[in-house]
Amino acid sequence: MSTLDGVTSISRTSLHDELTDRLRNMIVEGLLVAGDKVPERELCEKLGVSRTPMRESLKVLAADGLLSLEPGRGARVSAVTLTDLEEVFPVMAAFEALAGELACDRISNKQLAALKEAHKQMLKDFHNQDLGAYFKQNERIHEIILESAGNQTLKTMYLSLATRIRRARYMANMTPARWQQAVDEHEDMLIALDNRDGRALGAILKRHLENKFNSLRQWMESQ
Amino acid sequence: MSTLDGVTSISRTSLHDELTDRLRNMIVEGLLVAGDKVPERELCEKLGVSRTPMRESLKVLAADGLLSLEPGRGARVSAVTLTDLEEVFPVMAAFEALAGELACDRISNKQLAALKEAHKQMLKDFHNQDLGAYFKQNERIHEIILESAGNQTLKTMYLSLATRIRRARYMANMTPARWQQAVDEHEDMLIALDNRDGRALGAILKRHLENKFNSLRQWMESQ
DNA sequence: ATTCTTAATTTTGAATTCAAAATTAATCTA
DNA sequence: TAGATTAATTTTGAATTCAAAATTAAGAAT
Repeated sequence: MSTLDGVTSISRTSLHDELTDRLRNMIVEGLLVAGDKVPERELCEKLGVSRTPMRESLKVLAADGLLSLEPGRGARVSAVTLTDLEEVFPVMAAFEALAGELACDRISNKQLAALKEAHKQMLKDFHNQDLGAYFKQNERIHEIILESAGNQTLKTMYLSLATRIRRARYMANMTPARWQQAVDEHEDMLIALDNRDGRALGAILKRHLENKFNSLRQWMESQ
Repeated sequence: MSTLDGVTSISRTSLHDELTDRLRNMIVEGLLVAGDKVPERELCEKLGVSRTPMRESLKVLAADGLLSLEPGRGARVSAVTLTDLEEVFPVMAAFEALAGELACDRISNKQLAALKEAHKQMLKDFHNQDLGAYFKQNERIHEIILESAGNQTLKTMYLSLATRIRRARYMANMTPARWQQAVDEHEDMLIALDNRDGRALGAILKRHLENKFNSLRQWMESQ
């Protein structure tokens, strides 16, 4: 291994990237409310930038599906409808399945250890019925799997979709039964990973997401 | 059915969208060469727009992976490397598989008829050894399947990836053996569709793409 | 002649400006 | 006073402008 391995290029800040990230977060966190018009001038003032970079960012976020541009009348925060979720979840499930298959081939010992650690912690959070902490570990687990798949394209596209529906994903309260089921599914994941059974892991992840979606759908329809 | 069905909203032109499409086409068609810097000022003059909308488009295309932005030194057309293909193809294959599964559930008689027609035409092109015409029908078939899946999210993401690798996809000459194999695979697709066997169609489409990639990889490595 | 330094030029990123379109407010009419 | 009409204001889309950074060209030194 060369002594220069791990030397990454000097990261140059780019106002536009920074701005796009900030706006994306504002949408995900609900600071910009779905359905509302984007208050362009106000945002510019608040964030201390001019309209030029702001509008560049808006165009990018619109291409990503987070905003919709209405010619002549600005940008609007996309609402996440049940129909959207019905579209997005099958694609997410396909991503998860692929990530699982690839991860089984490629996961490093270090990554597997981290996964088991996160899993253990998640079980603890479950037993304490600490939903917030549980969610955090849960996200971490899926993140490690995605990372272990070692496919940047997959990762980017997955995260783009995940961002789009994140607002809805954590809206719903889980029923105790669903929560137990989710934990069981996570147990199965670890077994499949230990066996390096990509097919099985892919299937479990796909089913896991389908179940999550059904629980979410029930909740949304009851609203 | 209401008499107003099929009335689509008045499409308002947006310079930015039009421009983004134009640039995307220029990249796909090779008018903007991979690895080259994007001649911003020159493009503005040629296309008769100012730098503001041009730069908005460049940001969008960069977010889409067609360009890379180098802070302080403009945009560069992304090159399609073998490594890129190795990343992109598994994701494409997952998309194809999903499209196949969904299409089996949802394809309309009209769409199935169009598919069979395109298939028939493609066989004719194969027997005439007309590669150009064959490619066209081939693309049309995959387009119909994607459309029949009835999932806009899937369609958008698939097309985005397809665009990114299109430049490479049609670079390689097919061997006669590979061509015959591809035609056989297409026969299997139609059978699976007729049986409405989504699982089978998904698997065939996935394998189809994997084979295509292997043939492409061989060709690229020989260059 | 090749490399280093410095100056001129070009390109880039981002603010500002400007005209057109959309929205809101004000006025008028029935 | 409700609704239509017009005027004022704001917002939008896009060109222009401007300062900073990067590139190129020119000149000096070894």
